Order: sequence, then C-alpha cells, then structure tokens
Amino acid sequence: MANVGSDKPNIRQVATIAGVSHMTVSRVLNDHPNIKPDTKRRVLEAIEELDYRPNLVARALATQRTRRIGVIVESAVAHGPTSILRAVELSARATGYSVTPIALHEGDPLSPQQAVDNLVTQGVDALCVIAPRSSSVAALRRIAITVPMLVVKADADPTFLTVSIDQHAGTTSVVDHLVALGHRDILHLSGPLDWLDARARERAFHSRAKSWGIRERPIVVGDWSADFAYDFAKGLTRLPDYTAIFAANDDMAMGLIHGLHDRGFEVPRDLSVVGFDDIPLARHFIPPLTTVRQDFGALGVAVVEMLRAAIEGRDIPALTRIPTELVARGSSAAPREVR
Amino acid sequence: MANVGSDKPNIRQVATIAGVSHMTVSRVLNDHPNIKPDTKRRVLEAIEELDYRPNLVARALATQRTRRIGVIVESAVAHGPTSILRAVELSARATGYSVTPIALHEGDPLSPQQAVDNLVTQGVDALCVIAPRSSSVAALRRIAITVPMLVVKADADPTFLTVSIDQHAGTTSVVDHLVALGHRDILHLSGPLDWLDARARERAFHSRAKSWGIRERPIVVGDWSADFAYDFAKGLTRLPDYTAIFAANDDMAMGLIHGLHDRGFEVPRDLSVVGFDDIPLARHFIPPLTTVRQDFGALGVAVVEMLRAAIEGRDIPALTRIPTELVARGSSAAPREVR
DNA sequence: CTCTCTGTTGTTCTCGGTAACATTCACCGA
DNA sequence: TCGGTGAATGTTACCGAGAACAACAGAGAG
Repeated sequence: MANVGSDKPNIRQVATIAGVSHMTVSRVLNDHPNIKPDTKRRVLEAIEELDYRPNLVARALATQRTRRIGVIVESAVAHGPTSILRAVELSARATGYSVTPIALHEGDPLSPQQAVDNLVTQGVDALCVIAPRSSSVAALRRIAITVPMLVVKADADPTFLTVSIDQHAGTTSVVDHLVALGHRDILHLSGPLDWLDARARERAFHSRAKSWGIRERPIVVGDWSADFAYDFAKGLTRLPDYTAIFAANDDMAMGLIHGLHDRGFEVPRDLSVVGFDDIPLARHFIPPLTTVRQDFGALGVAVVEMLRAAIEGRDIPALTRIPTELVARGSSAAPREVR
Repeated sequence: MANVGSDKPNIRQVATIAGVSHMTVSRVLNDHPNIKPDTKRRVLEAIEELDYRPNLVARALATQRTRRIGVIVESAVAHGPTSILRAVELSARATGYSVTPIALHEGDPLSPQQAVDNLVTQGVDALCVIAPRSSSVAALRRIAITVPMLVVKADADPTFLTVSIDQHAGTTSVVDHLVALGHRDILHLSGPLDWLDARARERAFHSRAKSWGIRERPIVVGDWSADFAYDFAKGLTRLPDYTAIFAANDDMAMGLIHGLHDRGFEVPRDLSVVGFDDIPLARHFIPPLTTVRQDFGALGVAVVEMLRAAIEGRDIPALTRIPTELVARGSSAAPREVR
C-alpha cells in the first residue's frame, strides 16, 4: 500500500527495489525452482512494498494464454442455462480462470458462428456452448476452430468435448414414477425439437414408454414457455384420454397446471403433471410439482475440468454424465381410475 | 480463408502482403483519416486474403484498455440480478465491450473487495455492482479504486456512478393499487434489510402508507425465498387483521400464496398478495400475481452508456432512474369487508 | 588443479499491437 | 525559385510480461 497515488508498478520496478533482474521477479511469481530463498524473500518484500500485481494482459500476450473461457448460452432466460453459466463461472474462478459469456437471444442478430468468432477474437482459451439447438451445433461443427470447444449436450460427439446432464435417466425416472403410480397413458409436452435437450427428453420418453408397453401417442411440441402450456391446457374441451402429462420443463408444467385449473380440472386428481428442472419455485406450485433435479454445480466443475485438461494439454477425461434425481411432490398421484 | 493451417497472421504479415508498413495497416484498422483510398483497398484485400483479425490482447496492452466491464452480482440466483447481468452483457456487446461476471454466492469465500481485486487485476476498464447489500457497498466505499465503478442501487451516491430501478415509484404504485381496492391495513414482507433493494422498498412502503394515513404495522423481514414466506403463511393461526400482503419479490409472494392455500385461506378472497419483479411465471401463479415490472433492458443500456462515458472521459450522464410498471392480476382484489 | 555440471541469475528478444515522431512529396504563395 | 504546409506513410520505441539462451559461481570428479 506504499504506492498510493503513483502509477501501477510493473515487474521492473519490483526488480529494481529487490535489486535483481525482472526475470528473477518473474520466476518468483511463477514459482520456478532454483531461486535462492533469500532472493525470493527480497522479491516478495518488494512486491509487498509496491503492492504489485502482475499485469494479466501482458502475461496473456507473452504466454498466448488468457486463462479465459468463452461461454455461449442459448436461451439465457431459462433456469437451467442460467444456473449452468453460474456454475461454470464459479468453478472457473476457483481454478484461476475467468469467463466471458455471450447470451444468444431470440431472433438475435448474432449467429452462433459470430458468437464463436467474437470470443475467439477476444482470445479465449476455450469455448463452452450451453443449451444449444441442433442447428447451432451443426453450424459449429462446420467452422474450423483453433481452441478446444465443449458442448453441454446429452450425447457424446466426435467433434466436440461433451459434458452432459443425464436426460435419459431423468426422463426414465419420470416415466417409471408415473407408471408405478398406475398411469398407462401419458402425454409428453416437449420443448421445441430443434433444442437438443428437448429432443433428448422426447427420445428417452418414447423409448421408456415403449419398453413399458404403454400406448404410443403423439407428443405436443411446446416452446418451453408457460404461456404456451397454459393455452394448450386451457384449450382442452374435455378431460383427455391420457392421465398424466410430462412437461419438458417446469415452466411449461406450471402453465399446464394453471391452464388446467382455469379449465376446471384439478391436478393431480384429474391429471398428473410432472416437470423437469426443479426450479426453486417448483415446490411452491399449487400443487407442488413433481420434477427432476439436476446437479448444475457438478456440471460446472466437470466442464471446467475438461476444458482445462484440453487447454493445458493433459489427458482429457471421458464423457462425464451428470446424474439427475426425481423429486416426487404433490402434482403426481394415481390416475383417476386404473384402466 | 486462404490461411488455413498456418499460424494466426499478424499485422506485419498483412503489411508485407499489402506492400505497406504495419502502421498503415493499423491506421486502416482504426479508421484514421488521411489514408489514400487505393492504399486502404490494398490493405483491406490483404486482410481479407489472410483472414486476419487483430489481436485484442496485444491491442489492450498497447492502449491500456481492455474494453471489458467487470460485473459483480450478489445473489445471482434471483430473477432480477440475472436479468440485469444479461441486459448489461447484451448492451456492452452492442458497443464493442465484453463482460466478465463474478457471482457472489451465499457464504462465498470471496468478499466484495476480493471480487473487485480479481476483476481489476484482470484489467477491466470499469466495474458494475448489481443487487448489493449495504455492507458490501460500505466495503466498496472504502477501497481506493482506479477504474470507474457503478452500483445499481436506488439512490444516487457521491462515491459511485449509479443507475437505479425506481423502487420508490414501483412500491408506491403497489400501495396505491391496494388502497384503491379498499385496503387499509397492509403487511409488508420485506427482503433482508441488509439488501439495498429490500431497504428501498421497505422505506417507500412506509412512506406511502403513512401518506395515505393507513395503519402503521411492523413489517415481517423475509429472506427473499419462497420457503420463508411459505412457512410464515402456513404458521398463521387465524385470518389476520391486515387484508393484503406486499411481498418484496415474486418468489416470496408465491410462497405466501402457497402457504395461505395450505392453511386454508384463499387469495385474493381472504387476503390479497402483491409481489415485485414480474418474473415470467408470475402470470401463471394461481391466482396470477399482481406485481411490478421492471425494464431490465433499459437498465442494461443505461449502465453501459454511463460506464462508457466514464471510461472514455466523456461527460457522465446524470443519474438514470428506470421506470417500473404495476401489473394488476388476480392475486389482488377488494378486501373481504371494507372497514 | 582443471574440467564439467548444476544451481542461480542476467540479457536480449519476442508477443502483436499503438503512440510519437520522422520523412517524403506535392502544392501553394511570396 | 524557395520555404512552408499538410497529406500520406514510414521508423522506432513502448506496453509488461515470459522464453530462450548466456554467464557465472561453486561443488565434485578426474
């Protein structure tokens, strides 16, 4: 703190005070071996005296490493992507990295390619794409990229590094839960099928439904929004054949419950509803929502770990699959009659 | 795209190809006047041919400007802060800046000072603090800072730049709305009073309640969470004196509605409930929630504008106050009896 | 006693831009 | 005709670090 008022000190000023060359200071900063303890002490004292901080921009230029990870978030409104971004930021910071996010909005002027470009030009060491659409992934697959790129998606991919939430297991647990309650006819209200997550949940739903031998019925494709789900439910003219609805996210589940309520149907008496995400409000829906919890924290850690391995040239860990957990609450119950 | 496979081109390679000095290329890149059109054309062709992008890290080192804004977000879970961060990122990007966020978590190892330190060391040109506690602001006030710092808070502040959501007007509109419906006894369920936003809403509530001459009653201090509000409502032993509750955010409003419901009270018949934030789900609560909408997009624009002015040494615009809008929905109605 | 070897430190160059100043040349008025 | 002026461009230094290589001392080996 002896330096108040003057310009930011640089490594050579530290060197002068410590009576060494700037390289010795650099070595101390980077924990090189073969520094005499006494020299190191003098350097550290000089650093202290000047309240010196290394200039990370200069270091980045010299090392060609910024220690920054670019994160592209599609659909940054939703709970999932937001939580993942936060988790990635947290775990990046814990390992000395920082994060530069770009949120792609609906009808954004920015294409995924431009977002990548933007971040690469800024010199990020690696890229992470959260909650992508398949069209984006296809676009990304085509662009030659000079930094490691990780996509958070359900399946492994030869083109990218991947970390995934186990959508399949999560969805399976939903179907199993409903079947165990006695449901034999379930409607799936999916997200837009261009979204990888929506597609993964839809596939897993069909596959599990089939293996239980329950009726195949067309899904309804939503848009992730509660509004859509509300309109759908409100538009029902009579109590449907199916006895349960599996919504691909909690927002739509909430819209469903609201729409069914306004239509005069009661959840779960007339119809069970299950969501996906376990947003903090899920347990305060009326009735509280049965849903699937995802461990975003673990996902953030896995993302950063994998990217660091790629950046630093270490062995890249195998595909990590983050587990999910079904949280059964009041919105699901036995069907009105067991057929 | 002629450059696939080789190393990234730099400004001198472009210069060689264009047959000029690297400074001429630099001038073209930065739109300097006094470049012969023909020269400019040749340079641009060379840039095209090599698919050259300026190295922003090197530029940052030379200019001492990173064109990055550090954003510190307290309580990154909530809808408001998250939306603000996104809005700031969007509007920063639109003007050639990027954003480095740091989310402070509950019981975070990182103090506000350390977060500032972290970002300043990374060389951000400016800092923005979102949704702070008063303790954080006090801490920030004490640290000498070398870059412009903006705090998103209700009141102007001599120490920082400020942009604010008009908490006062928002809260006033809530009280007026309830009074207009006939309510004369309103409970305020506030956020933790260490939070500036909570404090601002609480103050505005009291002030407006007083000016209407309605009964002064102690507030209940919550923690922003639906869980807390649920427990509070569930714990009511009988229908209270007050006829309406103004919750300081939508999450708590939702918890209230849920808790009242479980307690056997009906909203708005027995009690009106109003929130603050207008989260996307608010209109799908049962009943749909009366709440206050805030224009986060405008806030993001104002934040970036003000910070850019500060960074680039232009005149700093006056305190911007972002307007709010009451959205009346089904959770508020006339009280059970007008006393 | 000299020759490695190794631990320790210093010198110089580089990263890829921009700033500051220098140079060249054409054109203009005295 | 000559000096001044300004447009157009070049040369060199610099931002603040790290890499590569050089230098030098003392220890142990032959």
